[in-house]
Amino acid sequence: MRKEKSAPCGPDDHPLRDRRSPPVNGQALERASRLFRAIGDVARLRLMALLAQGEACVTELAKAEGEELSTVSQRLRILRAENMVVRRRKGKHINYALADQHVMDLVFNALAHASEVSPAPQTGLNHEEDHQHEQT
Amino acid sequence: MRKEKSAPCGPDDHPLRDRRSPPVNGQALERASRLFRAIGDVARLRLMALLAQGEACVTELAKAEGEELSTVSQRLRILRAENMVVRRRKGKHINYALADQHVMDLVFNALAHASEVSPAPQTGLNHEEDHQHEQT
DNA sequence: TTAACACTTGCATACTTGATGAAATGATGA
DNA sequence: TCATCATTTCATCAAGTATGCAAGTGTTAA
Repeated sequence: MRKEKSAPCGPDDHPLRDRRSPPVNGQALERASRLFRAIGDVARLRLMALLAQGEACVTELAKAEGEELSTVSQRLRILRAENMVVRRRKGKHINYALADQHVMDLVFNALAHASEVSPAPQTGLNHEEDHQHEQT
Repeated sequence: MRKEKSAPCGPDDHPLRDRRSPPVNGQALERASRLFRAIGDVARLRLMALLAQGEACVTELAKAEGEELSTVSQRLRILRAENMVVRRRKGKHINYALADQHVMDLVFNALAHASEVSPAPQTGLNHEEDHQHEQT
């Protein structure tokens, strides 16, 4: 890494604005990315969506998903590692639920957003430099 | 996959609530997870955070990150594939910027959230009340 | 047109993740 | 206590992802 290639781009060459801001709290970035990665898997996100409808035990979730128990357990473990879900024993069962309202909002928001956003997954990425000139 | 292991858990055994809700629009889930995965990488999220401070060209970003141009380019490509950033040619340069306010909010929210959330995995999750008796 | 610059893409390599079955652990009830 | 059920952990393999280098594309300026 690192590459001092004495870039010929002069200091006035491009719209350099304030690139002096610090690394935006690397710690927070790290955590945020971990969190996103946790729900960056459709199976895990679906699990979250399921839990958003109410808590449930692993067996239920596995059945609902049509997956192996261990598979679901692993997914829950990952979500739990990021504090996305909490578990609580209920007799023989262990019920899982979204950690808090904050997380719940995140899930709903994500789904809402995903439903809205222009449906161009890998198709039309052609809308390059067309719109927006309202750069503040 | 699939495992009909005739689970001995009777229908009254656990707090089965309304597990009849549909897969919550699988399409949206799919898209949302892709989106999250895109920013579920600290390097890419940092790039987003950088862009949140103002648009910049690849060279600038690469320099700011101390990374290879191609590496940054690839990351941007991934972000662009999910419509997280947009690019627009500016003479010799190609400036990148966050796609829209929506995305910007997402980034700030994530950072805010990540900064707040207690680092302790099972610390303040004591809200283990028993708010579950709403079987429809 | 050509030279130089800015960026992108293809490829090989190295690393990370995810699913799965089997074995281990924890709880409950007989 | 033991048997049984619910869930987790472990080892492993397959599949996916990231990165750097080098070659390729597109722009500007002379």
